[in-house]
Amino acid sequence: MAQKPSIPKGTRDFNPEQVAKRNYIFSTIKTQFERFGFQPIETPSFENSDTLMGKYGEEGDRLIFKILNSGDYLSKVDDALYQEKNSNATTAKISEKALRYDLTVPFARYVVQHQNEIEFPFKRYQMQPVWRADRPQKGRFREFYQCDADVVGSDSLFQEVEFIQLYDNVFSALQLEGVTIKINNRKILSGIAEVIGASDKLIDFTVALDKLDKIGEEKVKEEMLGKGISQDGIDKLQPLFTISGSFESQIESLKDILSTSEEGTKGIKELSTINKTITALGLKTATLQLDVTLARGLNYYTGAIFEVSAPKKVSMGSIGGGGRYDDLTGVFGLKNVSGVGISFGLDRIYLVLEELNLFPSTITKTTEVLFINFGDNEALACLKAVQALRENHINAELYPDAAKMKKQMNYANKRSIPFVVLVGEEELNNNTFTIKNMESGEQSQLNLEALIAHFKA
RNA sequence: GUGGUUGUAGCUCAGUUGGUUAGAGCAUCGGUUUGUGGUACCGAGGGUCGCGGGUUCGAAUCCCGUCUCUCACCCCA
Repeated sequence: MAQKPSIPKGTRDFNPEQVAKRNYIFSTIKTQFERFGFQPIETPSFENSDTLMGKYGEEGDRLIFKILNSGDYLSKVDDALYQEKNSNATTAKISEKALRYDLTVPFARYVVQHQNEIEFPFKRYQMQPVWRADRPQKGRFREFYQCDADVVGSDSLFQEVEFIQLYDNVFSALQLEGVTIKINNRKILSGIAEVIGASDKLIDFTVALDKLDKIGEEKVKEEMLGKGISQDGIDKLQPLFTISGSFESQIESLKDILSTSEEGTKGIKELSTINKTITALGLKTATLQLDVTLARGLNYYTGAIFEVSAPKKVSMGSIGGGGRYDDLTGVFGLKNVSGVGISFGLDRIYLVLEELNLFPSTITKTTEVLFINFGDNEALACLKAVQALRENHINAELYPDAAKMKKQMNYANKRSIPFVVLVGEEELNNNTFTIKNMESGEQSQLNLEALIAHFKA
């Protein structure tokens, strides 16, 4: 037997039904993006390694798919390096391109490169696949789609407000009710780290804090201790673990905790402004929730941090995330351009909609009518009708071979084509078409005009 | 990258303490039925039992290695 075909782990094939469902999500998101004034761009699937490496932290670098150089790449590696067997050092020599890891960094690169043609504030959206050399697991793939909307060139908090509304609109349009938009602010996290004397361990601190709802208070404290945060500092965190209540009351508690931190206080102000505005405007189906434990690993966020959780009844990680980054384009040489953006995890939204049975039944557009092929003469008459139907925007096709009727009927059946038309010798002579409803089995004879009218109705 | 789990037909899976020619359902193809499908009946094709080595008179079954699948950790959409 020939070798068994397979695809790399963490990748998927999509059948026609799945593509239809994915397109439904895509177009819903796209419609809302454009309604909010975002314009689409696309960037290459791979970038120069320099553009990507070092932007996502050490862990991120490991998860970037590197593309091997063409040609005799090993000849450029000197013997000393080769003997050393240092993968990181060698990678830089044998790979200078890499698959994009997300859409935000390529976007930053795009903004810097095209800064003179761009009208700021620049609102762009982008829906393309990204790749991560991760070990796949549930809801986690090595190739998946992100749908990003970002604004660069505006510090206004109204942008954050708009993104919350955008999330609300998209999920409402998808009939996915009860999502929680969690919001936090990097300045608050910095403030807390400052207050407990762990400013230099901000990343370790936030990564540990982020796990609170997953591993619990004790384990978080353990991890913080392990990372070198003092017991004294952890004790000061105690109010944080029990913080609860409404958005407003959480803000009040935070004010106390962070009173000595200028930065923290600034973060609180930002959050409060956003919340007041959202409260004044109202949300359709989503809930905005302050979550001080929300950290997210990306180290370029500087202000707001967003994460969207699916309704509690489904077990799924976040289905979207985002935040503000004051200096993303800085690494590419363009200073003082603030950006804020959000991302939708298409593949996870798909899984959630599937689990909750929320896909409309009408999204799979199949052929409406199949013409049975009885032979060349009959087929020609059929093709004329097929042509006429297509001109009337009706999806129609002729079975290509004069195969056995059973086979042709079976084909229509398997493809859930609702109608077949039979044209044999008799119909050919009378200039009529026998149309059969595949569900009810009903048949009737029509002329061409009546046939077209039947489908246009 | 770390740890656990899995692997038998295209798919989902049986397969007895190791014992003739490795089975079933679904799917595919053909027939019952040359102008009527979705339900019925009959038949056919399809396997290096993941791969390599070992134990044994004999291995799908036991042992070792390796790959693969999958779940979790790290991290993340």
